Amino acid sequence: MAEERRKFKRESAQARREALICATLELVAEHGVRGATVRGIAERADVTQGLIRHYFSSKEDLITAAYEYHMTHMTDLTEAPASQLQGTARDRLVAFVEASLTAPVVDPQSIALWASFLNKVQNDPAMKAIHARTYADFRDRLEALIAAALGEAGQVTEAGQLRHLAIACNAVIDGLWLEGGALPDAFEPDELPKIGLISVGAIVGLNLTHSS
Amino acid sequence: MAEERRKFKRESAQARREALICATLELVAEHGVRGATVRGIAERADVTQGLIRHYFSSKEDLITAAYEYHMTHMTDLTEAPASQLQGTARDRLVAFVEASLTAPVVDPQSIALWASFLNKVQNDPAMKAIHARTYADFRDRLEALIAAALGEAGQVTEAGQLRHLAIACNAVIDGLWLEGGALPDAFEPDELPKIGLISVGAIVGLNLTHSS
DNA sequence: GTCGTAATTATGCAAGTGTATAATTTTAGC
DNA sequence: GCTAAAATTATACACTTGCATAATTACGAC
Repeated sequence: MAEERRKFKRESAQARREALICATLELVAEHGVRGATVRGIAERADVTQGLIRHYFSSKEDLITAAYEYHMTHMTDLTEAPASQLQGTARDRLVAFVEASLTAPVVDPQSIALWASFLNKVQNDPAMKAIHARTYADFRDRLEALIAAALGEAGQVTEAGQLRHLAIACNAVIDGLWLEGGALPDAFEPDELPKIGLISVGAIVGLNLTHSS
Repeated sequence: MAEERRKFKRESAQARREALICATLELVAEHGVRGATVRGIAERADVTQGLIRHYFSSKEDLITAAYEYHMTHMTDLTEAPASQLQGTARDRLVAFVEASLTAPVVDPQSIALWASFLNKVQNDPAMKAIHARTYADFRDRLEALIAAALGEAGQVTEAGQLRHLAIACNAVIDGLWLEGGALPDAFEPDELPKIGLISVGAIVGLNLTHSS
């Protein structure tokens, strides 16, 4: 008879933390770090604001945790396809470029997050460290793949030249990633990876478009 | 005898507007749009906060004005070098790429501004219009330069192919611009334009590095 | 069942926010 | 010099912000 409706449900610490982090990322992407208010995050996660303080010592702490969570997620997304592949180095390079220029890596929210976090990344040393590590990791993997693919084709490339190639290829990928996420309707679904492969191929001097 | 120190000085409307806009851009670059508070802007411009309302109907109005000011400024910086040049189309393409990848276009504050404004650009229609116009303008100029340079070399390129080349070159330039501004210490002074010219050249199929 | 503890909510507070309006001060025109 | 209008400052207000603390609620251990 009595309406015994529960007022809330207890969740595991891990689930709650993740829910709060995801709500945070959504709001940061939409309104920037300062626009992601504690109350807004709580509402998005279907929770009252006080709970945030129970899982994170401050908003700063929550933001940092969310940033780390997101960066780790992105790294995983670009790492998996190329490393799981058993084919030639060229195939792995192709897979790496394609993964970097397709959903879910290419995604409006990711670009928005990147932009929203930039300020904080440049000021906060803790965030700067996370960023530098992730960025260097990405470029090193790209450079290694380029070196392997070139070696496979019988070409030897000196270190300085290799660095330039990696910087240039990284730049094309970044630029295409950016444009694809910032202007989602400006490109056909497979246009981005196609342009990416042609461009990276042109820069390093390999044809990456035909099937091997 | 009497200390007749003036409490403030009247400035021309144009000078005050520009001072307020510059202060706004500085703070937006440092702390994001929401972090650029009315009081902070006023202080940076050596003025009390009430004055802002005298020149701009709201903070929103000031932000929009600042964005338009900045975008116009950036367009001017990339437009001037290539259009003033009397040489071949290839020379103008080279000048365009170089100008886009050198200071003052490559500049930490510009990247920070780009990132800070992204949210607002994607939500606010007025800002979106300003952005779309500027972006299309940049890419059209690049595409025209590529077409002219290729034509000069005796190559005819179909429209679709030309579009892809422009997108790809735009992406390298954007990517390099971004990395140069986000990690100012990671590159030698002339490393960025050098890589840019090699990459754009490789993509379109022209050697842009030797002097013509 | 009941009970204690931890999760969750509820409430409150001081500081910062944009904006509105009134009070001053400068400066140009006569 | 005087004066009036415009530029600038000064003050106030309602609202949002992050954070702290107290009051509830759920749920496993016994």
